Amino acid sequence: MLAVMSNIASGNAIAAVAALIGDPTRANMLAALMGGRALTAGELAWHGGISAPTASGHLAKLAEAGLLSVEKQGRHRYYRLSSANVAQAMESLMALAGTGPKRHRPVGPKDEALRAARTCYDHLAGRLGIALADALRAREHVHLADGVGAVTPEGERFFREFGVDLTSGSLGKRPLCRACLDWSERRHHLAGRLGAGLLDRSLALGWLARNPDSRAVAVTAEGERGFAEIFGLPEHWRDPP
Amino acid sequence: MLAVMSNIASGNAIAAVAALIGDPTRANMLAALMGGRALTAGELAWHGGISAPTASGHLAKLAEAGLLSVEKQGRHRYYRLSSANVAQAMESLMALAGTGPKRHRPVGPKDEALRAARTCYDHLAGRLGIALADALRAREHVHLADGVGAVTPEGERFFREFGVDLTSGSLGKRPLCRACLDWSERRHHLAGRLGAGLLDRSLALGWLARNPDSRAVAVTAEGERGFAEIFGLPEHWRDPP
DNA sequence: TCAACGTTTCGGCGCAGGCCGAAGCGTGGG
DNA sequence: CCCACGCTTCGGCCTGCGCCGAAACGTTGA
Repeated sequence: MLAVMSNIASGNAIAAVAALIGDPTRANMLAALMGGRALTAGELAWHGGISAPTASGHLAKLAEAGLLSVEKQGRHRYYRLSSANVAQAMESLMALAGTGPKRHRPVGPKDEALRAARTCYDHLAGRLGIALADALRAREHVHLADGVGAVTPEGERFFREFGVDLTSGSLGKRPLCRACLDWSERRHHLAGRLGAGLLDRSLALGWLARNPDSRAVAVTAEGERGFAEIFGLPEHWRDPP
Repeated sequence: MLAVMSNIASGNAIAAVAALIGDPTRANMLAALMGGRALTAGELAWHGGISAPTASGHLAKLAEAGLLSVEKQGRHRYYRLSSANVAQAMESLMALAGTGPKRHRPVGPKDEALRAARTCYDHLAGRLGIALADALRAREHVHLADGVGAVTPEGERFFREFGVDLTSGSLGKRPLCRACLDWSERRHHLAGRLGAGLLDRSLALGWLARNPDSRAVAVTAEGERGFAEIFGLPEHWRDPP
């Protein structure tokens, strides 16, 4: 009886947060925030396809539950995912959403762009993310076995040279190199501080360009060259597996 | 516009599965199945605190969405989580559920047992799971850095001697050693094939005993001795951190 | 063959919650 | 100083869905 009560309590807590994500409008807002950037309430209302008052209610619930954090800036209010844990939960739900009995996938061009390269909260995902992880593994800069990994000493030097300092900031507060299950490719890519640093540096170098309308990122000409020369990325990384 | 449609589509897919988990009754059923064992529809109705007809409807929905798989056996129907992905999604939602602003936790004795040692789908969690991961790391049988890990060659030999064969079965189909975020301790324990093998072998040796009413597992006298001798588990592993 | 049991289907009740329009703040620009 | 703008609060509508009782179906055991 007591065991049941304990189960019921934990189940209710799970249900509360799952129900928040379980509304299509809120899910679309959260999906829009998976790009890692903060968006205003108005932008999120647009992404959800609803009026401003309704969006405000949804955002208040998400913020109160701790899924979103708010930042006032003038007469705008910027909302962002409050932690990488939220993004991870969204990703794991995405993985489940793909495994259903429905198999038909009318892949559009936009969808294809997302599969090629996109941001996953604050790091890279898609075929580019996986190809980078493979290349770093081949050069033994990260040690990946069965989908998990750690940074080698040589890797640490390599990343520092590339411009990613893994020791700065909140050391130990966040996993350095985490494996994140890729929604479209069903393999793991690099997350954690390392994944975030690689994305930031690639953007700063002009190797990647964000798409203002979606999570997709484009690889620039310098990026193609740089990823091939510095990381040893194969030329056919865009090809579907 | 197309980008939005793509976002809306993905958001709706996420919302569909999240809404399934987002009902308290269904969440409690899923939590009951987190023990890894298959339960009958009647047992699940009892766990959810509802009548048999209502439970049947919930279970049909969960099965159709691919979250549960069914097995007919006489006049019983056994339901189980259809994959470890479902368990992982539940765990990540649990982690989110704990981070809310609500901080009060009236920890009961049953809850305490769950925090000490429990199953997480098919592997060990709680303080025991974390202590085992720590001990294996100290002996360099697994390599854990920043919450992720891999099995070392010495570890492979050690686990084979212990009775866990990591090469058999569906090799490569499932990650060998995955890091799973612990709901109660906020640290990582061992999952994947290695975690599942350790739990199975410990149960077979009589070191652990399942609790028929909850996910909690008890450590037997032989288990205390064995974990200390073979794994080098410290005696005070039960102490809260 | 019949009765008991576990499970599912059906029909109807009731409420939680998503949605909007109108109105009420607070901020920034003219 | 006032208006325009972004956002929130309030009130009311309405759909969706979780719930149960009654009844049907299939299996097991006598």
